Amino acid sequence: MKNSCSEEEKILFQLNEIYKQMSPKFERCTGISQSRLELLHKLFEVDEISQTALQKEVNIDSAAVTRHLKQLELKEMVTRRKNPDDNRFTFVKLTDEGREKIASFRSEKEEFIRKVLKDFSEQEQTKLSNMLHRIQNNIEEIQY
Amino acid sequence: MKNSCSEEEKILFQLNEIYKQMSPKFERCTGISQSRLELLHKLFEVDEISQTALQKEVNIDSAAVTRHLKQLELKEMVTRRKNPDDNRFTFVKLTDEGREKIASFRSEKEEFIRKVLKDFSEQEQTKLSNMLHRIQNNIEEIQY
DNA sequence: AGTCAACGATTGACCCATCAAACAATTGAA
DNA sequence: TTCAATTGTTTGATGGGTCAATCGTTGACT
Repeated sequence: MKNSCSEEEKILFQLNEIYKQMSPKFERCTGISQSRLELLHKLFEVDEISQTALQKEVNIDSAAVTRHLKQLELKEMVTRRKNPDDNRFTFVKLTDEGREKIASFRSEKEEFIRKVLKDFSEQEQTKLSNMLHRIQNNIEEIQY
Repeated sequence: MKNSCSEEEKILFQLNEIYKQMSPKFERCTGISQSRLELLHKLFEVDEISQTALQKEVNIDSAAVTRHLKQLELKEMVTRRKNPDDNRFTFVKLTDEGREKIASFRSEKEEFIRKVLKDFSEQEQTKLSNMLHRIQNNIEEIQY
């Protein structure tokens, strides 16, 4: 075993810090929260989709999805309607204005991403991505 | 410019997912939240410390620090007293029971960390840590 | 001495996430 | 057919975080 895992500990700490520092800056730079933008991105790709399908894509709690969508509906970014074939489902769809607004969020986001990964070569990015992927797999294997 | 930054985007996405997946598992495995354990760790190292000093170490909002410490005080993990030389400051200190409990949290945490970084050689860990550090620096430079 | 600015801590309002419970609609089996 | 289980959505309670406003204390300046 290694020396009481100080290097390992540091990495976990860093991952945490990165999230904590990046997340609020992302919101300030792009003008929208990450979760909400993810929701909109999915909607952008698919025309119309049911809430649960959306929830599975974005991987946040269905209660949270409901609340986000209600707010987005108020802002007229999104419309919702029941599936006429099965009234349990509700379909969600971007409005035209919503679709337009996303484009601007998108460019803000891309600029933000570029800043975060400044000075990373493509090779480095691939290496990093692979390592992160391995970490994700390790986490999945952990039994709670 | 790269191809609409899909690889870069993926990395940001991964960092996010890792946090979202790791954080709740950490809590379930160790029995305590990351922030709270960080607070306790600092207290473990320093005997007695003022709240603002603690807040700066842990890098969460002072309002959150106050609320955590109040709860930890209720659970008798921690004691608080005013600095007699300057009543604005409050000093925080682990109780003896608190100190004991942390030991067990610690070993749970170390086991968790080991699982997350399973199959990472020391060399890989160093590489990863360096890259994460560069990302942190990049984030710091971003103007909100 | 009196006043004002600065500072640490606290509180309230808000956002976002979770879980668990409730609800409505559908399905399927006795 | 009826009733129980399942499914998608919603709501309420709770926990964690932020910011802004407030309070009490201190220190410095006149």
